[in-house]
Amino acid sequence: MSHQIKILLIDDEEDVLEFLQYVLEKESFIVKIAKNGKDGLKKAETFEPDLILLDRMMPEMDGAEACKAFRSNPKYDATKIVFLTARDEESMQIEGFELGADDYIAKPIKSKLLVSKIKSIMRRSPKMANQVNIVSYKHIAVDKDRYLVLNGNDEIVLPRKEFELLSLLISKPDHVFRREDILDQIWGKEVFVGDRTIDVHIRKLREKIGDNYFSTVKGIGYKFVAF
Amino acid sequence: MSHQIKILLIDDEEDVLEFLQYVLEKESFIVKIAKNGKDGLKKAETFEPDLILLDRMMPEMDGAEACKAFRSNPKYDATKIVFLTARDEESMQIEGFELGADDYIAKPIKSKLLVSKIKSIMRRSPKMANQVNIVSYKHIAVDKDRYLVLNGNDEIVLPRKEFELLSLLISKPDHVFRREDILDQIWGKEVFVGDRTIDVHIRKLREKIGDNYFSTVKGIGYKFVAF
DNA sequence: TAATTTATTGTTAAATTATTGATAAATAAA
DNA sequence: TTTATTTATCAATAATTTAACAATAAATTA
Repeated sequence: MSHQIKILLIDDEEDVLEFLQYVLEKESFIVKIAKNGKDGLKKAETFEPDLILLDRMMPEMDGAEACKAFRSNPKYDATKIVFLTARDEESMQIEGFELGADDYIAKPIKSKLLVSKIKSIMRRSPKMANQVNIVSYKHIAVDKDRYLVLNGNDEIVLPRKEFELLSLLISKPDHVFRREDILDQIWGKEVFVGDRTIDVHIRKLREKIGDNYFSTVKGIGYKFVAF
Repeated sequence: MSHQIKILLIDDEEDVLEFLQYVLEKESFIVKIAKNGKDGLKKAETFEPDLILLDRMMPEMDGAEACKAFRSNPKYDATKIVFLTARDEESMQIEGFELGADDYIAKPIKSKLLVSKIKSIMRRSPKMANQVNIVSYKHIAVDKDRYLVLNGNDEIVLPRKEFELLSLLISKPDHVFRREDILDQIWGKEVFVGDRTIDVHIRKLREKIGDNYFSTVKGIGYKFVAF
């Protein structure tokens, strides 16, 4: 690998490509662009990128398909794949991490953040590539390796109980977890805590992640809302 | 040693070359210089150096590429390769050791240190190329063969437990290792030690390596921070 | 249906508990 | 012995729980 990082940029929008290329080249990354998944796959063949920035929504061959294609080729085992996603892409059924992506960057993209995020991603050890332990729904991702929650482009650190509670709820979006089940799973069957304990933790999550991700089902429990 | 040690110096900066050549020749090494990787490869052909001092950042063919080229040629199996690296080279993704380097020297280079380091490297047994047993991240390298930790140009000797703990944590930068996993991996599943044991070792590492490389994730464990 | 009661959850701050940091002393190993 | 490792203690800090009361929704009653 040359010391300069090679980035393959795959997006169908001319102006996005142009903007990103400009930003990245100014940081002295080596950049190559492609206008769709198919094109990207072909160009990667000879370019051998260290990092692939991949738009989710594209004609011809979209981001998910392209990602799957890359990930099924051992040649790209050491290549990081980062999705560019719009916050509200409805159709994002299968999440990026499950397709083998290493991270994502939410649009609209701020150049400074993009650069710092790319650097941080490239710093991550190449050994554990594709061995991610992430539960995610839409732009909320719970990274159990790094004990971090990603909300869009923000990294949030949560105390243990809150982290576990979020992990549990997000593992089945829209599923209502009964209070007793939550207690069993997170506190354990032998531990007895007061009535308001769960509520307080939910409150903190609402505070830190966002109010409307967590909905109360009165008399039953809570769920993580699948928008 | 029976013959004089031959050193090939590869760096693109005129003044660095000049300075290093002066310093090394005064120590009666035989020195040849090259201004980039390609040039170095050609000159090595006839010069047959015992040691190659290789700058990471160069135009034409950079240090990493040059190192790979040397290492893929059995002719240089017995040749030591030492990187010259700036401390803050962001993009140093694959560490030198993984490319088959034997050591590195951090810039700015002090002549006295350079000389003593070269001598010490040349004293080392001519081990098989690419048989390194080093875990490294940035300028921290854990050399399991020599039981040494390199922090920039400092060689730090650690007692066994501290050494193993550091090895473990640095093997996956940013991954949070849970206390129980650390105990399992370093102390073994059957060994039971008190609650404060890990902490004390972490404290020593913070003392010896640096405070901010190790971060605590309360309730979970510790991680080596990927800057 | 509207008013009232009741059950459940939300909110907050304070109290409690758990976890870690720091240090020194004790034990084990070299 | 010296050095490494573990334990013990206590301080510092952060996480968690509780307690008190407000707000709200559901159920009941008028």
